[in-house]
Amino acid sequence: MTLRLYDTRTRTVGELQLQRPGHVGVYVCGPTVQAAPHVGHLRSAVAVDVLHRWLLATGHRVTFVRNVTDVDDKIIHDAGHNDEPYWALATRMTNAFTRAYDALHVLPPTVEPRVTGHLPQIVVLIEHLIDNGTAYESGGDVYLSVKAVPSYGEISHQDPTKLKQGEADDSLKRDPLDFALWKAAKPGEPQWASPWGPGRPGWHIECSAMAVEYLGTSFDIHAGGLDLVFPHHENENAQSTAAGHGFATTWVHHGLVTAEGGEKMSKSLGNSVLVTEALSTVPAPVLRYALGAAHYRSTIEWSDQAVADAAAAYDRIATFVRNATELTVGIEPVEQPGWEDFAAALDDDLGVPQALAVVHNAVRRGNTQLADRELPGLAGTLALVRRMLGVLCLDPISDWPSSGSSELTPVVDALVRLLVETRAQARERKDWTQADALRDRLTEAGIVLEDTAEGVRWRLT
RNA sequence: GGCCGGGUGGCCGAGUGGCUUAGGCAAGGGCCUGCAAAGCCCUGUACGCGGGUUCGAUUCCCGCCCCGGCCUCCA
Repeated sequence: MTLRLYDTRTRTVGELQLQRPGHVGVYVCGPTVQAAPHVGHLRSAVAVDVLHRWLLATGHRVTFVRNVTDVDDKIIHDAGHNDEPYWALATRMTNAFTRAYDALHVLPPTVEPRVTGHLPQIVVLIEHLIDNGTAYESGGDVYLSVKAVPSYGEISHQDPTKLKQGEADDSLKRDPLDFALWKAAKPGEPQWASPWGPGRPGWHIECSAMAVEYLGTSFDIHAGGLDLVFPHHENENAQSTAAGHGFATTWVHHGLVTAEGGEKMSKSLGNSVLVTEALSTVPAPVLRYALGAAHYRSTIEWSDQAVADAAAAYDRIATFVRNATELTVGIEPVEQPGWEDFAAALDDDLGVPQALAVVHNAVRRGNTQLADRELPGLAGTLALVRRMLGVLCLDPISDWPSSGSSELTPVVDALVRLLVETRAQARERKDWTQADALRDRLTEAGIVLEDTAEGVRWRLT
């Protein structure tokens, strides 16, 4: 079984075709580092992280490129507003994004190229496009001639003749559809030398240049948000095609996060939930679950209810893993079925919802084995569940080891144990009033007790 | 105006021309428990509306309504 993915260009799910067997080149459009990341940005990161991890889990070597757009109109504008150099704002926000990715344990990319570090590659690509007649210089700007690219529209399925011509009529363009590869410098703005005079790159050209730099002229997967399909990816594809590059074989786009009410979350709409805000109330693994449990192409509506649902589901899994781990130390596991179903679900266009259904079914089986003290089978189920969770980065032990009681200091642990022992003595003499009073006090303090055949287990709520 | 996605049981969320109509949460019943907690079992008979195709449609086709995305920066 091999991975099948939905390709935006063909609008079909098909087997992933690789340039080099066993090796996958992935380019993901990363953020424009203009403002602090919101949960929509993290959804993007989590969606492609699952792709990344599944490719690794199925034995591929992955070159994973996620760029940072660190110079553009908005960054320049906002930085100017704060009387701050654009590169200072870009660096601050790049760091904020990195912290957000790290908080959810998103695997780092193989390389994280920045626009400002790739001006030579960008200039060379533009020169090539001018030389072959598909781009032209005009008043210090350089534009791609969209008419020179017959396949224009193949990614977004837009008919160029029917596009609204939104951008203000730019007399420097030969055709309203043409878009800038290079923008002539304006006073006070960052600028780099070029054959066409000082200026800076247009938005789309950076990705074409950097993808080719690290992945070659033809590579396997180009990913990004649904909102990038047009014009960004259409234009990227057009430039690269014009340059004679094969560029991406498969175009993968993930869905967006909306605010409550269904409207897309974005900075410009002012309805963003920042990652730092979310993490102040939501445990990181729960956030990861909330953003990763839906299919990557579906819309996620962000709400307290969505978070609560994710917390309940994750806690159910985490509780099982914790309980099963306690009982199976040193037990030789008997392998349990389920991995094939899980793998089949992920191979089918990263069907995480179905994969999670397999996980939950395994958890239910494991809970039965746990109740029956069928320990070798339980150990096998635990191993299976943790293996599956590992792919999704949701294993409470190896991915999120700090959650649970282990983070408590030994002092607190000892105090709780003392109370638990006192209660146990009360229970032995059947002093239920005393025993329940102690349990109630602990519950009030945020500690839940569970009486099991093996003794008392406690955890934080 | 053009292109696209979606409307599934109380909520979230998969999926499918009939077959066993995922999974989670919530609800009701049962089991376990001194009582709880955790857990297990059972129950609910859903697919926006109107047509059509079909032996049979939630699933295919047509029309309509509603929600959302893109067409301008955006993950």
